[in-house]
Amino acid sequence: MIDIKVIRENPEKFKTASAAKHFNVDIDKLIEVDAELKVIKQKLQDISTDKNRIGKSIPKLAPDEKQAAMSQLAELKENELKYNDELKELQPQFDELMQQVPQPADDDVPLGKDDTENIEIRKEGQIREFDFEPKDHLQLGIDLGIIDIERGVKLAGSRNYFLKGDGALLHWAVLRFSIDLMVNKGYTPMSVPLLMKDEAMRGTGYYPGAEEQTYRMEKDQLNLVGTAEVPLTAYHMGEILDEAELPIKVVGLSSCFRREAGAAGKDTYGLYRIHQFDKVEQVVICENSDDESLKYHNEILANSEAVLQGLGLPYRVVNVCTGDLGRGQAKKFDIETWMPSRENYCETHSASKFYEFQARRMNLRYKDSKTKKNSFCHTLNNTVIASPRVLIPIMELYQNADGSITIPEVLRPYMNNKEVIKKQS
RNA sequence: GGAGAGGUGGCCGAGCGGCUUAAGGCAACGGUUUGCUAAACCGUCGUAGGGGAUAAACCCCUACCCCGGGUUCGAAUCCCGGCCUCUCCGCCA
Repeated sequence: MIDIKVIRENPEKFKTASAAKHFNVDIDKLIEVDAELKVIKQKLQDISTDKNRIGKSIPKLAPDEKQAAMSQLAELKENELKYNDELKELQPQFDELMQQVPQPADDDVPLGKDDTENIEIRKEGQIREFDFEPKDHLQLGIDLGIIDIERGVKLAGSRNYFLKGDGALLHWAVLRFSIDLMVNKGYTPMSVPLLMKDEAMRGTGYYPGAEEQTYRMEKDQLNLVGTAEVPLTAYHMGEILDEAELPIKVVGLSSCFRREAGAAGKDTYGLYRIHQFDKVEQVVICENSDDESLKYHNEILANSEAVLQGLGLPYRVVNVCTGDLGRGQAKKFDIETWMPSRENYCETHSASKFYEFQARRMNLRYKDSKTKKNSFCHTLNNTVIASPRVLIPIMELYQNADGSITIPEVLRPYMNNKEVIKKQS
């Protein structure tokens, strides 16, 4: 959410910013409603002042004076009722419009309409040349008996899967390796709840907007998370933190659930786009400073690169363009990892910077020692690893001519020091 | 799931229709005293919105005693609904 005062000062900025991000918000209407609301609230406040004054004097009044006071009060109440009705109509309008106003993108974010116009910043690692006909991850997985999509679909519907034997172990190894790496960098590991209240969904900016992408437990009014970003970022929702606690750096592992509504027929092959996966996520909550945000944005990007470098995977970093940014994101780096079967770099990580957008929505503040005031925190997050999507490049790039897969060295300690995944007898 | 108790400021805790501008204590901060520390004493000590003054400090108004409704001239206090916590019992990975 954006500070209404900032919008009042420069509505034009928010019009162009919204247009650039392809969010359709009626800023003019917002300004108009805001102005009306301000008048109504002022009137209501004046009425309260009068009511309080008269109410307090009543016990001290003579009976005849009391009569006059009462009739005066009745009149005030009538007015109050009228303005209250107007307030009840306008306030929800205002709230809804405010929820919609996007965070303007940073100046160094490229203008663009969608992910095709993201700008590559740099490439890292060598793309492997095969001297044999490589298999794709699914073929490898089926032949090795470590991926079973058929039965996943049989039991859970499309975009579901089982990982078996070394496939399951590889999946967990990747997650554990990533967690350990982050813990070594000083991030606090967190195990998190996966069912979130609407409040947390709104606070992180997923609602309104992502309802269609979310599995919902209607009976309990809870939502299955699509990412641990929600519980990790909203952890201190509504709190006032000590400045000394900042920055808060956490890493959490969660299963992630996504309906993938509107993606019918897209990426249906293999383990790329699935309804349920596991992800290690990093979140930073820091003080209200653009410099700090910038610093940690770079830090969380570097953390994820360290994971990919540890795994020996080639990737590139992309500056996500305005049209592909989420509502709350001021800037976003995607990391795309090379996937041989897709003959392309494909998104595996997403590092987002929000400034105070999320913190304002969830009322997450800290006591600022300089201003002595409560300030909204800044929040950032990035994928550390998402599996099984990352198993695609791992399996495909580490495959051998005989159909076996060499296990990346850093994962071996998590797999009983096994070096190669061979067909299981 | 059944029965009961309760949610008050950073924390503890009183208040149970107007004397509350939420007592008192603890913690914190500033000061006085002091060889240092400690103690004592004095003062400050919530959040948000609006208005005023200003270089700043500040002043005035409104709302907030878990949340939302209601009763009343007037609600922390009474009534209804919700959420949460605790205790006991039952069940259970």
